[in-house]
Amino acid sequence: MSSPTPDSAAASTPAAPAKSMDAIMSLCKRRGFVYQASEIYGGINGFWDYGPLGTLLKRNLREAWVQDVVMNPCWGRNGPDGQPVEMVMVDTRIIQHPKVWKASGHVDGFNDPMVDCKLTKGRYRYDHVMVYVPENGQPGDKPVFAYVGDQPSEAKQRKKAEKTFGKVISVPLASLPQPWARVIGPDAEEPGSLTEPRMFNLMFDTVPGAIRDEANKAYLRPETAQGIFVQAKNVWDTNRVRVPFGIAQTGPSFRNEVTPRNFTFRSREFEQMEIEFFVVPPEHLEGDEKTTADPFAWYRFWRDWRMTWWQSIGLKGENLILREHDKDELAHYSQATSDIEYRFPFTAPGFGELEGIAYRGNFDLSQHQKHSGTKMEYRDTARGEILPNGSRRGVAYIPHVIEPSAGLDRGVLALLCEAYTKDESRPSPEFMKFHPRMAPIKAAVFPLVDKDGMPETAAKLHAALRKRFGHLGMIETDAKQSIGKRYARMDEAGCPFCFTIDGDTAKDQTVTVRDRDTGAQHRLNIDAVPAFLAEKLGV
RNA sequence: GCGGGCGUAGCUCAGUGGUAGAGCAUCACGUUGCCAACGUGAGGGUCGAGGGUUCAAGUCCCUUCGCCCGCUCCA
Repeated sequence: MSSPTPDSAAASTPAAPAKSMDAIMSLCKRRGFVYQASEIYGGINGFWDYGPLGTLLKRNLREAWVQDVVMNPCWGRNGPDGQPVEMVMVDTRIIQHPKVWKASGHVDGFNDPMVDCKLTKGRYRYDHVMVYVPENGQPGDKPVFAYVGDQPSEAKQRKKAEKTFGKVISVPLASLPQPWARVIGPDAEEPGSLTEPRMFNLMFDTVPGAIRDEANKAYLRPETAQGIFVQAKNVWDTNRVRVPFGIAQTGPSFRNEVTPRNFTFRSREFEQMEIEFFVVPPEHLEGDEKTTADPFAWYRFWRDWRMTWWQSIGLKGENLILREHDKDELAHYSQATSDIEYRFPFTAPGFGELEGIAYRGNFDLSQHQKHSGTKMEYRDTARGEILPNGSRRGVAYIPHVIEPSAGLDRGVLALLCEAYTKDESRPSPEFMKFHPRMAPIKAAVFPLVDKDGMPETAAKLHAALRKRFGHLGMIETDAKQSIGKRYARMDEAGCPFCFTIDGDTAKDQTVTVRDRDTGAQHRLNIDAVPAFLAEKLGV
């Protein structure tokens, strides 16, 4: 739940040649990666659909995450405690009991009333606006001066107020009767420019049940994490999992962003891939664990492995950074947070958040325990007093949690931006350099020309590759038009390998393999194609 | 929500009040011998939407929707 911070982060590394977001968006539509939602009706702000290739790209990213996080956690690496990482998965609902969001803090956080200044176009959180009034609280018919603490307006307005009234005190704007005709906005010169406080509904609401009744109001989840927390007790009560272990989940979330922006980067409906990894609270650690397996050791483990993971699927190089939050950037309940950020064309030279890794203590589970009245304690039978029969008495605690929370759609966008390559020296200047594991189309099989038995041989190889690799992605074939055009089309779709049947195939059973990134070709026995592809795809 | 820019074919764009256009892409047929080849032909547009001015609106005016940029917001 760390806050996205586009445009943040040090731009210490030199900027790579800027890619044009317009060109990327244009290719995304042309090749069926991303379409505007409801486009034929004029579109709907903040929502995007995936076309055939985009859907597969997103699926490949999600599947890679599930595979590497849940099925074979952290590629089999041991955690800081020297044990294999344990992970299970859940699938919780978009709509939860409304109290879930009260407990999580989202109802209050999502419903900040704001006041706008009609003169300066400034917008301020209602509860942050203070007003300087005379010591006796009686300004008479003189104007009073509003400000927001820690902003330039504070000193400026105080000076003006003291000039008008002498000694002043500050009171909340909320304590003054509306309309605020005599209030000068924090950055305004004239009084009366502040609007009444208005609610910004940052959570979508809905009403379950056939009869619309405000009392039944529920919310579309703004994050998948709370579904995990709410079911955490059920998971450890009914599965043989032991702390430390994690619960993972992917799925859509909804935020009523004020300004959807930057293609799919800030959408109102988006998909997350979240882990809540439960660890032993520091006070229950024993012996060596205090140094090897404390929550911070797990935090660093996840932070570093998540960074490595993003690199492994193609986000290499200086466009990907790991940024540790400064102390003053941390939420009050978090003791350490870092972001994995990507330099998107629209954030450059800054970065936009892909994933946040936060050590959240026991804040969330404690909140749910408090609001639900259900004990969210885990009984750790590997700790506590050693009993005469050799077993442990066990201790009960609310586990601490490390939360690696990634944006799936943001990941897809980063893959698209990273893959997009322009090289005017190539016959196909625009191409998508996807990592083979992410590529929606894994391979294509072409007859060099549409005759002399080549199409038949191509069809056979195509069918064989589909049977073996079709579960990973598309295997294409195409006999129309010139070979160059077919290669170029595959380049734009990001297909890493093309196998071409030519005149020699019938004689010596070889085909050519063309590499997308270099255009280089070499010959390969037709029977060796599946093994070649398997090796390249890492399967 | 505010300010600025933009919206014409799948894509990129031309069209300053008078018959809706180009290149690329797509499809068909022919040709084909490794990098967006060539020939012939075809399909594809309520000019974002709605309203107004005018004999006549892609073009001028108003409203609205969407996208881009800058603010604002991003728990």
